Amino acid sequence: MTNLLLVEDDPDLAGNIIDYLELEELYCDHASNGMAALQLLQSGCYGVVILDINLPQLDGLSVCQRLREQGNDTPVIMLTARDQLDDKLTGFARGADDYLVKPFAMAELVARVQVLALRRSGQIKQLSSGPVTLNVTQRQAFINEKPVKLSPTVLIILEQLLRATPQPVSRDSLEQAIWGDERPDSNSLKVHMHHLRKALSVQDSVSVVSQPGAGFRLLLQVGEHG
Amino acid sequence: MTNLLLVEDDPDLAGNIIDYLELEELYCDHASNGMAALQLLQSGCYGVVILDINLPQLDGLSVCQRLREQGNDTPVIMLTARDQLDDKLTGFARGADDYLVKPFAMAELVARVQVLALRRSGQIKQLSSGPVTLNVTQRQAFINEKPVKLSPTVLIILEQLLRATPQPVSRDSLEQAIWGDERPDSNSLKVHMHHLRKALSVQDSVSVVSQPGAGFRLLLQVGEHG
DNA sequence: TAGCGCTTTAACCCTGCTTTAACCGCACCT
DNA sequence: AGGTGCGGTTAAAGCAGGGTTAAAGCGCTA
Repeated sequence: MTNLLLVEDDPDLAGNIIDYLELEELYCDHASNGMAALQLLQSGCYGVVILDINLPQLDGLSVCQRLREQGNDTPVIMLTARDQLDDKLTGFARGADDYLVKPFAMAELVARVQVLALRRSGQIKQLSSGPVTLNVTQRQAFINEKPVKLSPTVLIILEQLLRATPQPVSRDSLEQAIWGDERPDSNSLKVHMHHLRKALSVQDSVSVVSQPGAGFRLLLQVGEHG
Repeated sequence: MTNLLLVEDDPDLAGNIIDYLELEELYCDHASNGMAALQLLQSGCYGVVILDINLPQLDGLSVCQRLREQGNDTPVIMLTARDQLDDKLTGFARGADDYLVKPFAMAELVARVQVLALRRSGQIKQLSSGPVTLNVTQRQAFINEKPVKLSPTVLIILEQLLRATPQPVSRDSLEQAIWGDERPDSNSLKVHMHHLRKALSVQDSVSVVSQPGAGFRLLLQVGEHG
């Protein structure tokens, strides 16, 4: 799956990075200027962006800033030869998640990319929020340490909600997670959501709320802790 | 709020870091050995862990690894004097989210801590002006820290106004933001604007004023009276 | 092949958002 | 003074979307 975007105008370095990423079975799209990068990022479907700062047309700092202004929080790792503290702070201030100074070891870039990519959809096999926990590999949910039987689809929904919490998950990404691109045309999602709510209703400190315009999110009632 | 944990056995460095974090209004708990750190982390209520590698009893790499094995995905930033590539890769392999080589600039540590802390708690995309704040991702507005229910359309208007403040926003760009190019032919915008004004009227230091020819803008009153 | 559980479909309700339309009042112009 | 345009207000109609429920389809296993 190609959910990386590399933005780098130096063809040699770009080629290098692409080759190295491929060895790690990471595949990426490539943009060689800032405007093109922003264009590609509009789709919002990249997991991580590797962003050079020196770019023609629109520099990396501006690309990152505009991205954030648009409400896009795709993780960004900035690449640059500038190693002064101020440069780094500027990068972070514009919304970067990581900052790597050239020349860098390819292995380190890959490690950092993987950290950013995995944290969202990750390697952790136990997710929890309040009294609800989910063992991702066993596909088994627990409420108050007691196992609860949930259907596969409902488990997918719960997993998405737990990963995002306390952020909401859009209807669209839920449907994407369940059916990919072959979505049913009925209100199936509503029904599954209803099943999840019913399962969660056996206790009262966690619930699913719908946020008009944003989707659904887990709500942890006060008086509890994760 | 103290949701940082600093794990560092050198008392001088620890004191330094704690002092510097306090200047940035970040407050942290402190552990001086690995076992104590793991103990504290059991509670699972830390937002970020700053973890030295060289520690008595249980080194930082092991602390991080055990944390992950327990299914705890609290962001970890590792500190160490070891700057070889292999050391870094080991750190990431054990589950670190970031890796900072000593000596480092305090400002960079703070920047990286903030990135890790904010990304998780979803505070990144907040706009605010006076007593009004808007969590963009959760589509949730607050007045004086109290949540206020606003309709999706009104939220869009508020977002535009907050982004532009103190500049005005033209009618046209508001309509663009709400409906794109398929705009209703009635005075719908006026009505939504009215709803927003009514919502803002519960307090009196922020209001929406119309700027002839320019559109609307948020107005922040200064002072209580006179 | 019968039964079971999961998923999908369809029909329905209801809340509250969005739109519509009509009205008010003010400023400006003729 | 009266007309016109613009912004603001209000109430009501229409509708979309979320939530619920029951039943039909489907695949699996016993």
